[in-house]
Amino acid sequence: MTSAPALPTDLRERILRASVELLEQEGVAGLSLREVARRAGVSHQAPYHHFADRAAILGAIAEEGFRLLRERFVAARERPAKSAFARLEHAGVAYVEFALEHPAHFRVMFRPELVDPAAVPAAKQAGDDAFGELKKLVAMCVDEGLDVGESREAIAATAWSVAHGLSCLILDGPLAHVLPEESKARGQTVRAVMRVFRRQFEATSKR
Amino acid sequence: MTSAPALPTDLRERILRASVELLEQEGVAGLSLREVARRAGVSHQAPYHHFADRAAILGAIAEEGFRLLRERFVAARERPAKSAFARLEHAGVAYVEFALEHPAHFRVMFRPELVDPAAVPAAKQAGDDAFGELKKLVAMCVDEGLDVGESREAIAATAWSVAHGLSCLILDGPLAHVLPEESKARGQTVRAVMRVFRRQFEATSKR
DNA sequence: CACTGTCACTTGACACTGTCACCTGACAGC
DNA sequence: GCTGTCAGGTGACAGTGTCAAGTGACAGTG
Repeated sequence: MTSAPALPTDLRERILRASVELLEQEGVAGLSLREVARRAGVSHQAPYHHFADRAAILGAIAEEGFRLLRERFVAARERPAKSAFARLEHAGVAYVEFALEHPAHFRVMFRPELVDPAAVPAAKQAGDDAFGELKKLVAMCVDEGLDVGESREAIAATAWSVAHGLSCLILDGPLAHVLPEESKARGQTVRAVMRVFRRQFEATSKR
Repeated sequence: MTSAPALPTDLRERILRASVELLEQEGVAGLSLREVARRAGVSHQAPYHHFADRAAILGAIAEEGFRLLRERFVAARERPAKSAFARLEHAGVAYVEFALEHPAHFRVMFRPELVDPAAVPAAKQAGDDAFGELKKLVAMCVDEGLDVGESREAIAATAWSVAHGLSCLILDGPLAHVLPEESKARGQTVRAVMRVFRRQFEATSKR
């Protein structure tokens, strides 16, 4: 049900891996199907026998990304923690870490000009599943007394916004220069922001 | 000092406007310099007499965007409000509204593959100026007693993350489908998220 | 006046891209 | 032996960003 056949053709997988590799090395602008085919050692047209077009390849990468992200959310939910707030904090850190460890996936996941979610239902479904995990974590916080007088959807949107915004700002935004890739400051900032967020949540809960 | 000459060549301005228009209509993928030139009624090479290359055009758009964003921050800071927290809340709403009203500018501002900030110092400077305004607003909150045991930088990063993340999620992310362009729900969600955020800040302040 | 730069812009070419239509060869079923 | 299917290849097409060279208007200077 995950859309890929049980034994994916070798070439299909090789194309996907080459695409991710190229994406990480050259960025979205440098991703060319012909270069991908070259790296996979096949003709420029071979990928079209496994993917309808360029968007389909990127869609498959996005879907893979959403699945990986969901796994991290599940791990954060199942990991022993003192409170639901701590779990949500872990999930936030996991979200940003995912973005920083898989920048190619992450960028493709949120670029509608590359992946139109309506045209790649598998990617949309995987994204909804991931968002569903986040909502479960928020629900646990509400059950533990979180109350800011807004709907669960608004709270979930806030939580997702913090994690997503921080990921974007570090990956592609102004924080990229302040926090270089190999610096300890990067991880420290991520954890600090998520601590800020957890403490705010705790402060607004009835406990 | 804003980098543009006092009387910009007419064509330069026309190219910029045509680029923004095309960007809004077709998205980043549909932006071609040749189409821009066509819309401006000039040859495909004419834009190169006003901009070094494609990146320079996008850089100019990004710079313009950061200036517009900064103006909104300034307006939020100068607007009468009950507290610094309310001001920060207004700034957050203004940030998201800017993103939704100027999607072309916003997308270009945070796409390093389109605009390399290092290569377009004017854009980087404009971005730093805008971030500076945000930091002033956060400083006002700290002066009013906000204390979550983290640095001002971490607090500012959190605030920016919420606004930036929400903008991205509505513009290009999963919230785009939940909150269509012409729906009241969109504005309501933006305000709700920012209220959540303000209340959290107030709850963690000594007052 | 003629000469010389300079400036805004055009023309033409180049390599590269995604995609289309068609070809090749291997293999399965009958 | 024949046919259909399917992975993959070849070649062509229009569209792209960019380089190099050309054109014409205009200002300055002799």
